[in-house]
Amino acid sequence: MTNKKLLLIDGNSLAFRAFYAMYNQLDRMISHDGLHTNALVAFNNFLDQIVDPMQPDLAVVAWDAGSGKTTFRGELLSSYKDGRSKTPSEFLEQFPYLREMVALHGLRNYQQEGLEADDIIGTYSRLGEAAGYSVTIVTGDQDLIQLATDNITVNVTKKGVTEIERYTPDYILEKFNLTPAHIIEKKALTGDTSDNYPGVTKVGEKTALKLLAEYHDLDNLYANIDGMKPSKMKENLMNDRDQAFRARQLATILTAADLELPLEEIEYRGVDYDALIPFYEKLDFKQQLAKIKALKRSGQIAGDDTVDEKSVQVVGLKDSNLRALSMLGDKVALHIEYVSEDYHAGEMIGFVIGNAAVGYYGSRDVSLLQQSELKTLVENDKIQKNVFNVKAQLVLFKRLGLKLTGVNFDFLLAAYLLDTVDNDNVFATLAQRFDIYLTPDEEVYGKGAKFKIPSDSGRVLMHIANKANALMALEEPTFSALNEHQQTHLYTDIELPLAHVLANMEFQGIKVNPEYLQERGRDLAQRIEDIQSAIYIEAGEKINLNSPKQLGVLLFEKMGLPVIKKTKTGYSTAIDVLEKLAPQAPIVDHILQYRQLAKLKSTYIDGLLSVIYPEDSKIHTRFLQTLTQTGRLSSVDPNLQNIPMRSEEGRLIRTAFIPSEPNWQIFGADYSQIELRVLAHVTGDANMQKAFLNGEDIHAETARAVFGLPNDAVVDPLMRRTAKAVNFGIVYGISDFGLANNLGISRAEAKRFIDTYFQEFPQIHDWMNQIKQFAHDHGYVETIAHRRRYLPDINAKNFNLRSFAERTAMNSPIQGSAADIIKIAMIKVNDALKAHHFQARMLLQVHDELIFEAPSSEIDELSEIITSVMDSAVSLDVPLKVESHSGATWYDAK
DNA sequence: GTATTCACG
DNA sequence: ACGTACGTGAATACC
Repeated sequence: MTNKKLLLIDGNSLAFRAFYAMYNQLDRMISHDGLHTNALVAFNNFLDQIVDPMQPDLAVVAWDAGSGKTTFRGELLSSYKDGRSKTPSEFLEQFPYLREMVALHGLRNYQQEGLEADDIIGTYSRLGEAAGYSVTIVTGDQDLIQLATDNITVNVTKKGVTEIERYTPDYILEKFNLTPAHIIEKKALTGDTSDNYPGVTKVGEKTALKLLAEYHDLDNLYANIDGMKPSKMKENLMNDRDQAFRARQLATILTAADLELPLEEIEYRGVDYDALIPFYEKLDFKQQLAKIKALKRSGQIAGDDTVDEKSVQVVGLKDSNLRALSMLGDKVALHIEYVSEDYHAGEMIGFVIGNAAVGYYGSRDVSLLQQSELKTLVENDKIQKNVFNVKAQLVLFKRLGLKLTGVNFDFLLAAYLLDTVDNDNVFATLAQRFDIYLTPDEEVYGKGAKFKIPSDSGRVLMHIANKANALMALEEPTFSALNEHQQTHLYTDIELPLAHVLANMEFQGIKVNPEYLQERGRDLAQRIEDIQSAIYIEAGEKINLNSPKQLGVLLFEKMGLPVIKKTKTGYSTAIDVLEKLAPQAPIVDHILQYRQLAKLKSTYIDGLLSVIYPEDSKIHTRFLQTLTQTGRLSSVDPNLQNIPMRSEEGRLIRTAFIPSEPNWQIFGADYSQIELRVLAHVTGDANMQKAFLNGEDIHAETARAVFGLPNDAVVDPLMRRTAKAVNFGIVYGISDFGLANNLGISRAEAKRFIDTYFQEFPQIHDWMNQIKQFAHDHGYVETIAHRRRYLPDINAKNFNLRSFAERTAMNSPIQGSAADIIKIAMIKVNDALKAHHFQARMLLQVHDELIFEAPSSEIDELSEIITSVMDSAVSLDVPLKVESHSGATWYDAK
């Protein structure tokens, strides 16, 4: 039998935690009435995630009455809680709404003159325990753990308000070696700085625990103090005796206060969703509103007419009724539903086509799409299609042997361009931006182990039809938002055509030689084993070499090597640390070798082998077009944008990537220093532009500038290397700290480099300041193609968050404009390949380079055309330079 | 699920 | 007083 549950919440301390947990969002979270809502948002999350699911029988949120001065503690000590900084007004203004929120979630608010929230909780907890309840306390204040018993658990927030540490008597014993009651004794000795009362001078946590281990409690300690051997501490204890006993009184939470409201009247009433709607509307809690609507729609809570959407009708398609589709007209929404993220291989479970005016038609059987009525519709570019994720749909149709054309509106692509920040690539969440609420896929299919396609086909089709219906409704507001952002060109002429190019590249795939990988894998396995044995001998024990934790113990504890860098959880064993330690112990170098080989084997040999399609020996990556914050692509399953290159050992992996036809070659073309050229262009810096216009070695030229060398001076390699690092730093949004770290020089030296750099390239300096100012004023920055990146933290009060946003403001236009350029180039290259009737195929993009396969006979002409298309893709104030290479494998195309 | 490490531009 | 270079993805360990 389970006990009845009593939930006691420390309102003040949790609200306080909530406010500071989202403090950096303070300026972002303001309702249309000008009310700050950060604490409200966090507190609501707490109620949602912790309280609502718990369904207690009784529940109360206790609040402090006044400042604490009117309590017995204020009487005991007039300076009680003095010295606390004034509560910010942005916090105070949220209090009334916090109480309202609590009430609407079905909990009692309770406060009482003369009592603090602690005392209310303390008293109810004992009343509840006596009445047989299982009691749960939630607070942000560790002092409350003194209340823990076998029937009373105290949950203290750890980070934010939804991460919690559970204190039971057992846990307290384990953690502090104290019983709950002794928490008070400890406090008596240490005092409490935040409540502004002293304990015993010079006694802190450690000393207090030691004293309690010996003397058990305060009474016993003072009873036996004469026997204590003389020390400064003994003196302090004697002098501060009264203070200690007063501190114990102050620290003791009342458990028998006279409460006006009897226990049985704090009944939990459950969440009042209907009343929460206007409340959330007032606070602009869009996510919460969407959630309620979704709950109502799915019948999990009672619905009413104001939120029920008109259900979409779907006509089930069969061979016999396909002719009805001719009624649809020239604009439809179209969606093939697929369930694995990997649309190259996963199952297609149905499709819907239609529009709001005529209706929606669908089937679970996607092979119907190959019937002539549907095929002509799909392949007719005069019939405009609205879709979600055109690249995925293009590939799915290709798998069915169909060529999807006429796509004009891709909601995913547009939503990504409008705002990259809150983009999870999920239709239901993105539609919410436009106040359209769809049932999330997860709700229909479940997720993880619970994933299941519903047996009710009608339900599946309805779900797809709702998406189609949303695609019709979203088109107009989405296009108008793109227009407002001046992003129509970016959408229509860059991203949408690029999606088609990428779909072809992915579908085409790149051929891999599995035997080569297997052979290298065997070689690596042997060498890894040898190094591992050598390391075990040197270490004198066997550990898991892949565990940074075990490695840390070995190197820094057993071997006593100096700790150079720490991580959040322990010692860092990262490569730069190990390189510094290598001269001190031969084992370190062996570990570095082990790491390199293990990485190659697991990620690149085994990893690539596992994603080769056996039927054609090809790898089909997916380029994510709507993920990065800057506009770059990324590549997954597998990532073909990080195949090793820098070490020869790793670079050999590229030998496995081969042409898919006999007598073909791999051909690569890359932009040289595209980001620095973009920098020279956008900043308009005359000196840097001149260097590029004159075809100079830019890093050498930078070295001459920052080291004050004459124009024709020879630059030694170290100077060039330093200048190169400075150039990188500039592109990343430089800081002296970062540069110093990278170059292993002092911060002051790094600062001198940066200062000189900015003197030599003054317009770069000006631009850095302007772009930061622009970001502060507008909350976003832009690329040359009006790609936008919002920077929510640009006005944050937190220095780190703000600094990060400022560096991002400087870097994103550079990295993003370079991404714009290569995207434009890809479209033009694709067109050029067609126009010249090349057999050559574009296969991969790696940020500043394009990889192709082509007949050997085409290479010379291809090289000429592709480099010229790429270097003229856009017209900047500096030239773009493209280099190209070809060879029998990707490795040889260097 | 989070943290660490390391591969790329 | 704070404490960082920009953008990614995959493998592994560990809770």
